[in-house]
Amino acid sequence: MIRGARERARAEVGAAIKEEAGRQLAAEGAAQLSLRAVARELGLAPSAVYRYFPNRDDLLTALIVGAYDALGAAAETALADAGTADPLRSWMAVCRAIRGWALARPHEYALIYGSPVPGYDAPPDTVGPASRVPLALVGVVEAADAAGTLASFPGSGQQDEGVSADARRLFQDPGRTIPLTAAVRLVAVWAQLFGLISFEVFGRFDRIIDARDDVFDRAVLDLAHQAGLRPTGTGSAAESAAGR
Amino acid sequence: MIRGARERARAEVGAAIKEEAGRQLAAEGAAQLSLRAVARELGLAPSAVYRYFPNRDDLLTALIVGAYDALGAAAETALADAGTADPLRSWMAVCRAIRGWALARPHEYALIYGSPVPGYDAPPDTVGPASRVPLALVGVVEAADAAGTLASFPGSGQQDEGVSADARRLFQDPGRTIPLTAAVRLVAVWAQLFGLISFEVFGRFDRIIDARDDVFDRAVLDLAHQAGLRPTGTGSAAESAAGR
DNA sequence: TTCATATCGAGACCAGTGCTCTCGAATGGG
DNA sequence: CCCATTCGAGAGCACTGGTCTCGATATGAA
Repeated sequence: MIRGARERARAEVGAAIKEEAGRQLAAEGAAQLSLRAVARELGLAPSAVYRYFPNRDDLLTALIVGAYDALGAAAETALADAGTADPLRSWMAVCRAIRGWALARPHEYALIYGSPVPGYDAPPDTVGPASRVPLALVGVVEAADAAGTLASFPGSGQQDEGVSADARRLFQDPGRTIPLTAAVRLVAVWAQLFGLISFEVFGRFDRIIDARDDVFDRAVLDLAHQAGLRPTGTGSAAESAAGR
Repeated sequence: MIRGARERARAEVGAAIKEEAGRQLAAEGAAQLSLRAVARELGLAPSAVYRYFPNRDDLLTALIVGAYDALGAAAETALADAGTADPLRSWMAVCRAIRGWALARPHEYALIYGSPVPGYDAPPDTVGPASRVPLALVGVVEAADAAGTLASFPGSGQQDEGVSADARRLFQDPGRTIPLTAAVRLVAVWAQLFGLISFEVFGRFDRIIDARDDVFDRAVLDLAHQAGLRPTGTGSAAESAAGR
């Protein structure tokens, strides 16, 4: 794979640029990310950076992909660690992992789940990494379905008509077992979950809610129900069963 | 009020600047909003704008306040139009009005509900206008409470401990009748509602969900339940009763 | 080993930004 | 009517993203 010293050097410098840009992103936010500042910090001429990233947006895209991957990895390891025995427990674990990652890296979170920069539509390279989180959630629902504990949604079959052809292909992919109806529900739940997290990360709960862990857990439990995950055990035992 | 021709002229130019800035915001987004471009469009020297807004952030704040007020007004008129007879109907009306406003003005929505610009924390003038939407939601819950149809939340009284002192003061204000427990629930519901809207406005449902109206209504109905609003009539009649 | 070629970084440069300062002119109140 | 206040213009500063050219350097082939 390694062709020669030149390619190695090139890869190293490219990585250093991305790394330094990541540092600045974490410290100051995406708006303050400046190619020139990155170059300055690395002892490079500003123009030299353009040998590695054709423009600022491309550098930003690299960071976006990195953030999606990091968040996706956090969700996936939480899912793996929780096992498949108790879907509700897995659900809580994944949601908490996502929230924890977001609170620890607010700027990276804002980069991927904040307002999209105008005129910027996600390049194809981002859709894979971006789907890792929703697919982790799908995994939980499929585990519940496999265990036969997934709730059915009577009378909402007609809603499946509203799913786009692309999504239908995605959800009815070989390997996927999630019922289409549950998938539609899950899309809405996914959005609501990130509403909770965004409000907290962006400071909308400041001076309003102190016990954010509790409020989050409570809401996420409701979301689990909305997604078709039934409480384990009886009634109020759900919360403790979910691993508090 | 009008002191003289000079003040009138000053107010007019100030309004023109804000208006032109609003145009540019709607067209291009907040990131592209340039003091110089505004000045250019108005035939002013760039420096002249600084007589009216000390810096770019202040101009942006004026736009933020305007957006909060416009969205708040939309929510309030929806609430007023729906009347207080049927809380669930009011709930749907308010949520739909918010969503409609957001979809029609994506850039203004992003300005107030997207990622906060780094190092910018909301000036005090924004908190009033910003509370209009949540207070409209509170109004719906209070109407349900007054009608005696608000669900109780058994066993979640301890969560009230997590409410900050500020919020407690706010919610237990004279004139407010919402039970503290319901208020806590509503805060989470509020966040989830804006998660739904943000995902749609920011294009996260593109190529996934086609029938967004239906998915939104379905989720908002679940949120109503989560907020303690009980379905009117029996079971599946709720949707039609909610005014589809 | 020698040499042509491809790659690299530096530096000058451009257009644009937010913002400050100064200066002349208009204006309106006493 | 006159003088102080207000206004807009314009120059200028420090910064940004991005382009271009030009030497230096390393690489692969002869």
